[in-house]
Amino acid sequence: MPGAKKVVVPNRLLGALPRKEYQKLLPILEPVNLTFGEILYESQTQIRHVYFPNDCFVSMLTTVDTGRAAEVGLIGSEGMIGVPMALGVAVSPFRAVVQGGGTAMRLKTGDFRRSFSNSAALKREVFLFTHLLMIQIAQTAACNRFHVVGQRMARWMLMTRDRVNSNEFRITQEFLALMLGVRRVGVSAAMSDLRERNLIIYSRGTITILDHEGLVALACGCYKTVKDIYTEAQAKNGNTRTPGSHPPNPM
Amino acid sequence: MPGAKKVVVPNRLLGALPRKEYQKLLPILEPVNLTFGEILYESQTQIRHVYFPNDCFVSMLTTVDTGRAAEVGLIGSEGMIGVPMALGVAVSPFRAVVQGGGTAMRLKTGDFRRSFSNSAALKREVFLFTHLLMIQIAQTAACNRFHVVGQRMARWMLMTRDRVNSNEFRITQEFLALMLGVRRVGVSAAMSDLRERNLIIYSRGTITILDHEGLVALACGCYKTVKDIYTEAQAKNGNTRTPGSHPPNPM
DNA sequence: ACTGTTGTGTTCGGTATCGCACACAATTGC
DNA sequence: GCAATTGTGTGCGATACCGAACACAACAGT
Repeated sequence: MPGAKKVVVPNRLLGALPRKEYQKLLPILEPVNLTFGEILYESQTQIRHVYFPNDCFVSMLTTVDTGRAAEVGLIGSEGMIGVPMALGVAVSPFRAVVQGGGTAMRLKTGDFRRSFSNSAALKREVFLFTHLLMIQIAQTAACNRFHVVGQRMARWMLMTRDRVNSNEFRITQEFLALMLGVRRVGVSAAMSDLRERNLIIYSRGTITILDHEGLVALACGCYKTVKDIYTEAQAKNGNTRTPGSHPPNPM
Repeated sequence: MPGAKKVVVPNRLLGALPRKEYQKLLPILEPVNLTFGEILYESQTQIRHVYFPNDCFVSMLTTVDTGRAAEVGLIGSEGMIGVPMALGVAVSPFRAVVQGGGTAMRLKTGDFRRSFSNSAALKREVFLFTHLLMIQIAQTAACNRFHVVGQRMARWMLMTRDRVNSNEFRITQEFLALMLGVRRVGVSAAMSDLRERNLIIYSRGTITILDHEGLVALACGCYKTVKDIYTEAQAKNGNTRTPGSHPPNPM
């Protein structure tokens, strides 16, 4: 294939597709830059694009009557934003907010619908991810019930670390409090606790994880539970069909 | 159609199928009796049957590290137990416990797989329900975060009422506490509060809702939010294709 | 009638989180 | 260099829920 462009496919859901299937998507995939704070979907509104994050990640939020919201899911390069489209629904039940800026590929809903119904491989990948997302949401429900702020915050940091693939990322205490559905003071206290234990350092919106193991030990088991399920599912799946088609998988 | 048996189809998911599609399922659908406390799936185990409840309902539970569990979803005749099968996964991530005894129809996983891939209508119904279940789970996550025991308990009673289609049902405080992930004393206090307000009466495992409106007013908005989404989705869906094929829809 | 089991009510001290408010430090914009 | 904005730390009283324990009432089995 002379002159074929070398294409990087950091999104691991797309990366798990057979080469041919991916080639068919390429012409209609639109690379976009997503910036922190950008709202991809407002709750109860029409989905216009589905997004496949490369190096960004997105929070899914559910709102309650009082107007307060809490994060129910965190999606990075392992998945897709717009899962309802796979289930035949074009309205997002969640708000989708860009948590970490970066690049993504997106498809118009119409294009996605067509490609989806024509590609068994894409269906398989998207359905598998839908299943995993459902598990993550359910675990969050139980986690919210049983675990204290410190544990949940540690879990959040670890999940984020996995998705940005780096021990350093940006998030303010204020914003993190919104995600966890607690007061900022709660986050503030929990964070300085982690700092005192030498697990992290932070300053004005930048967090650096110093001791990954230690953080895992302090976080609730929900982190490991979900991560293990993701890892196992993706090992069974991607690896056999597309050896070496994407970078080593940290999740 | 002389001699055609009059078939009652209380499960509304099956009831929303075109007559022809339903007829094809009939020979392989096995009617079963589910009794209170019966465990349909243990978490992380193989799914052997998918269940379509008629007049029973089932709790989906997620466990955390400490061994404690909380309900993340409640499924009655509007849905199906075994949603992961629709996503290509034959392992249940949740424990499924029969909450209210009654009858259901079930399919062996193999039969379901075949019927599912051959019936666009069945796919449509099951995917729509999957979407709704995901919303319910996410709302539960937020609800667990923001609302107090009393509100969540009222929500649970209302959801149960909708599924048993009756103002009276059986549940002990002990069991309800397990579902909500709180101590029994919490449930006890919240219940006697409801009794004092003349919203319910109860005695040794039997609860009767006296004032539905009043209970809705006291429950958190999560109840109405989810119910409205279910109602709307099913109105758009079932009604147009199968007028009068099932009893008036209370949800 | 008696006994064991099950379902419900109540109390106690301890803790996590709430809301609200104020102080201060680091950064940005002019 | 100064002012405004943003991010973080701290204190306070109130409340919801925790774990544990005990008391009692309704029911079931013998």
